[in-house]
Amino acid sequence: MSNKSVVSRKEKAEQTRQKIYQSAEELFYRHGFDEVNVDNIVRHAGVAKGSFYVHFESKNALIATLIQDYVDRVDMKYQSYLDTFSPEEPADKILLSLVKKIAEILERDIGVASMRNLYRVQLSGELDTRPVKGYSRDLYKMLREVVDRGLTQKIFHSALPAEELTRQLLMAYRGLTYEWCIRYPDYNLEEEAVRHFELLLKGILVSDGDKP
Amino acid sequence: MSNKSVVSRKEKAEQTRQKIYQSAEELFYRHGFDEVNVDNIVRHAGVAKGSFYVHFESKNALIATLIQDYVDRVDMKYQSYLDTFSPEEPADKILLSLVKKIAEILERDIGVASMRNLYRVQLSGELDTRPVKGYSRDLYKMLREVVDRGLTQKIFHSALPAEELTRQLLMAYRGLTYEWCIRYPDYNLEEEAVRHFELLLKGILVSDGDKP
DNA sequence: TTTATTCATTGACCAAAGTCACTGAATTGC
DNA sequence: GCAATTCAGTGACTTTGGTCAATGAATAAA
Repeated sequence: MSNKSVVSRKEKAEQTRQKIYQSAEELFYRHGFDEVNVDNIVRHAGVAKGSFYVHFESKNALIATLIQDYVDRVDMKYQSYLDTFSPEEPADKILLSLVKKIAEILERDIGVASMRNLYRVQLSGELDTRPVKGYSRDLYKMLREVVDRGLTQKIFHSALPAEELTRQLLMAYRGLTYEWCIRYPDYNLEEEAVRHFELLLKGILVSDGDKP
Repeated sequence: MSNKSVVSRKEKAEQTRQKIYQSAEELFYRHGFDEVNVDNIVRHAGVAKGSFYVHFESKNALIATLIQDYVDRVDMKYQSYLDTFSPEEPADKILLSLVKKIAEILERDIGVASMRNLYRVQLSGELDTRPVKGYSRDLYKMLREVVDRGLTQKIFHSALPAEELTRQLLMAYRGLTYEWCIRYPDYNLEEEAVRHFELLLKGILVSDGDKP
């Protein structure tokens, strides 16, 4: 049977998870990822250390979850940004604007420290959920829409299917972001990203007339 | 004064460093990075744990040094590879061959595990030396030569200076390698790298006649 | 209702990275 | 040649991420 007591066992467990999650969020925010250890978190949450590992695979996994959640929340903003462009706007212009916008958000709202951690954890392969996609589904969708517009407008050519092309762009962006992470103070993400995407748009080869 | 004894203090220190380095190399090779701990290494080297930290910043720093040294040694091979092409060979062809060759070396000789570790350490910023360059100077030189050939042959266009263009290519490759690291079994580096560079060569925009 | 089972919770415990005050031999200054 | 100083080397100790057998309350089975 269920509901003998006011809160079921599952609900109680979820509450515990939340306590840990929120304690971690607060402590990390106040003191940084490296300055806060698991003992600090569980003490603040008022639970035993073992409980931490019931709900999270590891400290790094929790950090990654925290950042990923934040990134996802931030991603929401992209959509509304894209909506500000009319469908007639040339897709290459939109793409560059979007690239710039993403760089802004990464630099201002998310920060290198977080991205570094996220990438570090991704590399150590500790994530259980969506370790594969990186960034987020939303960003993919957004880029995909721009690609589709470009193909419709016939200003992008499609040696590759739209889906594949989008993947390549996303990957290029991840590469840029990685570069930013490891070179940080000497690397202006916004500038580099725009420059790289301009290159990607134009290509390197002298075109020998693939005009219709 | 110097040379009172047969070996100076500095030489002795270097010998200790080497003992640790080589012990680590051997143990890591036999059992893998995760299975070998610092105590194993110092015991095998016949020195105290403290000595380890006199010569290396951390276990991860040692691992990164080890891998980086290996990568540098492997890089040597690139040059001879490039020398097999005649100067008349179109640079785009050479570039794609090189891209393929690098992927082969990364997949076969170096391996994901090593690259993952290298990138992880780069992200944590523990390296003291050449943390910035990534890959190696040699690879840069190689790509630069191909770029120069392409510009001389007038089949690459130069919205960017050669140096900058080379940097962009190197960065793109690092991005691809990172992607390979995090997606590993589901990602064929060679195939993806070639495809991405083809895209980079041709560009995405429909060209509207930038022929002379 | 009674019994069996599941499962979140606990905290002592473990493993392994990293620290540091101390030692003594090599080097430098006199 | 002798004292002062530097510095590689030491290993006990600390920190911290992570484990696991035991507990007991909620849930399911009887």
